Amino acid sequence: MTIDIQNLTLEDIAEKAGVSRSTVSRVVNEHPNVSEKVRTRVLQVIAETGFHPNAAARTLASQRSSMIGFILGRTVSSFFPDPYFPQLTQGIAQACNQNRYTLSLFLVGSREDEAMIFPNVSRKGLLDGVIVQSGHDDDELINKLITSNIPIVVVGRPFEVENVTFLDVDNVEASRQAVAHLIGLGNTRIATIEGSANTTVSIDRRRGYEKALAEAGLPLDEKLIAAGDFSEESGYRAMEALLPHKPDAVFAASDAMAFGAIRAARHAGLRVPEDIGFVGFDDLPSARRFEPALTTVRQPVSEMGSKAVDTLLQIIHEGAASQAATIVPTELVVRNSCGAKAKGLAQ
Amino acid sequence: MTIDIQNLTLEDIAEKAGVSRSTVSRVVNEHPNVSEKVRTRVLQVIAETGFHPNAAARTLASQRSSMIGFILGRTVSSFFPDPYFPQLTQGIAQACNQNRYTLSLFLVGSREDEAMIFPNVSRKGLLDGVIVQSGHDDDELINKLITSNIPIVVVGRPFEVENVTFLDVDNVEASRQAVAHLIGLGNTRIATIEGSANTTVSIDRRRGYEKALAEAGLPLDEKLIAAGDFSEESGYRAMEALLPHKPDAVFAASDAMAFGAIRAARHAGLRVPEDIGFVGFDDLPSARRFEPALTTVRQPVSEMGSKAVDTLLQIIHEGAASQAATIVPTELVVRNSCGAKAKGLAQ
DNA sequence: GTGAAAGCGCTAACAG
DNA sequence: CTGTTAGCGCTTTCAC
Repeated sequence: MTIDIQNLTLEDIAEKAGVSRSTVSRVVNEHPNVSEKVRTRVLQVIAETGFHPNAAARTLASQRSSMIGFILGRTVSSFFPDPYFPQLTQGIAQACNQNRYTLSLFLVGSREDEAMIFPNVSRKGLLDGVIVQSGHDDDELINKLITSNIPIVVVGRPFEVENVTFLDVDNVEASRQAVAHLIGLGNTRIATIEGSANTTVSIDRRRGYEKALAEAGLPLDEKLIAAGDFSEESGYRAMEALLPHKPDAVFAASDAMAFGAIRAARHAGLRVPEDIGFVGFDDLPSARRFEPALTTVRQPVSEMGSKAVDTLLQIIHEGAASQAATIVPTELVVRNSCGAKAKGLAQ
Repeated sequence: MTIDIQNLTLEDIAEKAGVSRSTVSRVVNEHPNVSEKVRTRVLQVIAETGFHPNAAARTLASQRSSMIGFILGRTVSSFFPDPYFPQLTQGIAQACNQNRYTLSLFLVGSREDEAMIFPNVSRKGLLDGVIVQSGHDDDELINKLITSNIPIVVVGRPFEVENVTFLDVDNVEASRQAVAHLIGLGNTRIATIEGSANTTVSIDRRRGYEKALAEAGLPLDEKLIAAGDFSEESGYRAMEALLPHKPDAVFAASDAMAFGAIRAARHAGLRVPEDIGFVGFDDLPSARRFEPALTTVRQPVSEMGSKAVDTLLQIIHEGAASQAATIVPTELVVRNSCGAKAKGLAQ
């Protein structure tokens, strides 16, 4: 007897179990109003037949799909080699598994992609909600999504914070702490290499830098601030610009830029960390392996992902999140590049 | 006049355009049998109203969803820091965008995850097909999926090749080439560090190693073959085991293992590449930055992803792929760690 | 070329 | 606690 597993419907199960379709539906959806006797009988038939309800029909009738989307916007250039996005994705995926939600991934490459994808990620698609990674000025997409009325959570602080639930790491405090560490090591001419302009990430990290200097009573010298774009190359060039002003330490807004900057410092004949100390941001896998091992800021990326899912589900189920903004703390990982170990000052 | 964009249906559009629901459906689905006059009128109404058909209803009625799944199996440990998976995912996502398909991502963490997810990725879910990254012995999942009758493409050669359409890089040829390069540099005692046992990847890379030795008439010495698991740590330990046998070059089946092995060689007082040369596999972002820059094998990962999608769509639309197996070539990237540059033999 | 009508498989009032 | 009855919004024969 070959059962055609494909085409079993609620009705078939109902017949086999001698009950109505509604009852089977109730059992499947764990409604309370089913007698224990009937429930077990139905569950047995379901187990025997390997029945599983048709997702499309369920979605159509109930207006919810148990699917959420994760959108990496147009301005989020690359899904790699920076492991930030993979890690975030993994956190989101795991949380989806735990909550029995399915994850759809949208990597928006161009403006055309964005337009094409929009119907699928707005209220018309079959998603119950979306998580959006905020890039530079993706606020346009975010606003359109909000207008479409779909539950949404933004990862990374967007420029416009009105009516948006978002999560972000505490970039200001993370940077303040990193620079304070450099100050604690006795440095007084601390430079910084900034990330891409027009990103809230860069703005916040710059603010943390300024805050640390102010707290220590150190002057803010514009000559010690160089522009970058998070990339290794930009770190190298920024360092070249910084060198004439003789910084004794550098806080780079990304590990990649720190790598580039260290390369430039060495080309100029400086020893790291003896002559000049460095702190990065991200804790890339290679930061540990780098010579000297890079002191950097670690972000709880995977946790951010799962928190984003929890927050989104809260919005989906309860209409709103318990808090509009969630700011998660970071961790300064002290290694060798800052000079702490060399000076016997490691934590 | 505020139009409630949410609840527009085919019927509404039909009414506004003065035609029947079927006609609107035909227009939306680009059926040929619609007069030009009617078509433009309907399209105009659609544009004015911002209508977009409900995905669930469409899926239910037509039995296809324009969604495919990408499954990273239980034995595929981590989605990062190895950029292989992110890159593959990106390739798949881009191809999905191009073909107007939506991508669902399944990161299977445990056996429970696998069981839970199964209904969603088998014929019962709303996916039109799935791409599965083959891990060690995920063949169980793959076989279950095949039995469920859903179109499937496997990335990475599975152990059981019967009835499976798969894509893989040419691991044998890639390794053969890498080792042949080392031989060409004058080395005669070439060791290899293998990846995780019970993976077709490891088996194939080992075969390439043996093939290169055989072609050069070099003996196969079991003492020059060490076990690893692709990780940096395992590379370090494998190298320690290899050192007493005095290899003059090492082919590691992953860049991470090459990094570990080089670290071990240096701890033993050897200079790289002067005393001993290394070739890795993967071309991690840090391979270029490593000191010495790592000679390694680059795989067209992103292309694999898009090819996987093309192949899957072929199966979905035509019932079968034009070829059961697609093997894509790799590229040997010669840098400094192999000693080619030092010996003035760079390509 | 167009419309009418019958579902796709399920959920969710509403009775009872 | 259980069954009956409408739909959910779309596709797709089948007539005309």
